[in-house]
Amino acid sequence: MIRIYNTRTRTKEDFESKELGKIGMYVCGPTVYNYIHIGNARTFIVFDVVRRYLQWRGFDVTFVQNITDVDDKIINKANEEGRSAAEVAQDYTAAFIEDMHAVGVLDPDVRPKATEEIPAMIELVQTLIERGHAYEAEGDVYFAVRSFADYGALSGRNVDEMESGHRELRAEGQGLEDRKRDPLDFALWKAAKPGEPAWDSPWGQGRPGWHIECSAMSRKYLGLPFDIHGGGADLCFPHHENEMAQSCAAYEEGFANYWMHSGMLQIKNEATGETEKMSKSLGNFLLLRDVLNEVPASVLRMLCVQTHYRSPMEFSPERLEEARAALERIENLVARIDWACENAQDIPSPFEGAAEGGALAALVRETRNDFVATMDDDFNTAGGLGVVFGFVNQMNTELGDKTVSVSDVPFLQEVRAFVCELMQIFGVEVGSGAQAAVAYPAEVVDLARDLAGFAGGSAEEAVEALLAARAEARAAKDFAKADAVRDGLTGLGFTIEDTPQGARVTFG
RNA sequence: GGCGACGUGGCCAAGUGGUAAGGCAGAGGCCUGCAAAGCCUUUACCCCCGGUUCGAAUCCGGGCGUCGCCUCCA
Repeated sequence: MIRIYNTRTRTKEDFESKELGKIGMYVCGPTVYNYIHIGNARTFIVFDVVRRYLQWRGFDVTFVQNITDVDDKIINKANEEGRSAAEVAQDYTAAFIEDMHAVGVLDPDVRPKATEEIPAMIELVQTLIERGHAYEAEGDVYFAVRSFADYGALSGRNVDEMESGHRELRAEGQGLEDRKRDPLDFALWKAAKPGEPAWDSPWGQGRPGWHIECSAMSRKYLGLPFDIHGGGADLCFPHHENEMAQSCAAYEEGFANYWMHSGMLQIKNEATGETEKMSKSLGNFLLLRDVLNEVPASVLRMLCVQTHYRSPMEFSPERLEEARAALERIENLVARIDWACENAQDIPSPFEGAAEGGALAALVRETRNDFVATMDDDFNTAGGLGVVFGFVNQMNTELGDKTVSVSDVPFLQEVRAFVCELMQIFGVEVGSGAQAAVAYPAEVVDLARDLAGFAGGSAEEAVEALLAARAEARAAKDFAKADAVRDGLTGLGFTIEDTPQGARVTFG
């Protein structure tokens, strides 16, 4: 049984999908006025993992994520850059999709754009007006917050307390909206100013408000109610509260059954030395694409998965280094298995039958069960990773410096696939074999000529020759020469490890 | 000011009633010509003070601290 912490009830609940075996999931996408930062990326990675896990558990998941491609911020950006809002939105939409691919986030099943879903939004606004939950004012349409009794249920606040908060804002001269009947009311539809993107509507030319988009698109593509609605914790209020109010006020079916919110990413403020939320408005953000220039996607994902999704997560070079080192440990096991299989001998199995349906096979089974039990508990990725590490340790111990039998190879391949399978749920690619495709640098041929009397040939042959020369030198206790070969190879980007079965060289 | 969350070893981080997973870093050891990888050993008064309980990191109250939301924000 999967359990999910539901923001609406503030408890972990047993998860039951509306339709057996199927899950409808909606995660708020970006407003495309800039490249996304790593805080955005964390949220998208978190929900990517949720989705992958649910799929792995056998659910047929329909994943919908919108693109908000009409908004004040886009219009402002367009004015700054002296081009049209549509162009700005288009460019950053493409960049967003590029970034998502770069960090290994699976494409949603549907990626609706706000500007292409205007009719559904107009229909929803009209329904709200008809039902007395919204009103028009000079071309704007507002949602009447006090007409909806449950307003505040999601984010846990009540309208009267909020009203007093607004009074303070009003005293500061902020947030004043003359056309609103109540300061808490929010825009469903905004009358267009000259030069702004606009669509025809019963209330004249205008554009949709932010919140209405998600209400309209989620209903259109998932139906009501749907199972899971996700987003960053900072969207809980007002965005998600407003979505819920709109959809529940307009339709009887209800909205999202489970609300999930991911924790904010923290970053250290260099000036004050304190950690604070990273956000576009604070101007302390790091662009995902810049970070990805320095750090592999798998490391960034590893970092995300090491922290529970609801907790704040500190982002720093130290954290990244830890994630890198931890990932390396897993990769080393996979590489070690590959090496052991390649060098398998026609000998009796050193595992004494433990592999075939025995102790080792049981270990795999237990690990799988533990992993599922841990992850089922509100997507406890950090705990799940702990289970994986436990397995890695035991396999390392089992492997020891044994030479494996050819009869063990099928089982070891299974183990390898198992580790990759679990890491794949985190979206972390392990043992992809990509290094085999990497071209060796041509300099290695020169090196082989100098140190191994290599007559010429391919880079691969040069490496072979160097390893042979090194083995020979070591046998003759000519360690100076052996070290020269190793240092030469290391200098070119190779890594050499000596194993009981011989030297293993990797590159890149 | 209002609402909410969190506070676990040097760092990070699981764990919601039965005496503390795991990762990183450190120390010692094994292995190794050296190194790498791996293995073993090793560091916790679970923020403080009370309370409930046979028993609490886990529940309740108070305090201190950190963070988030209340305004665009993933």
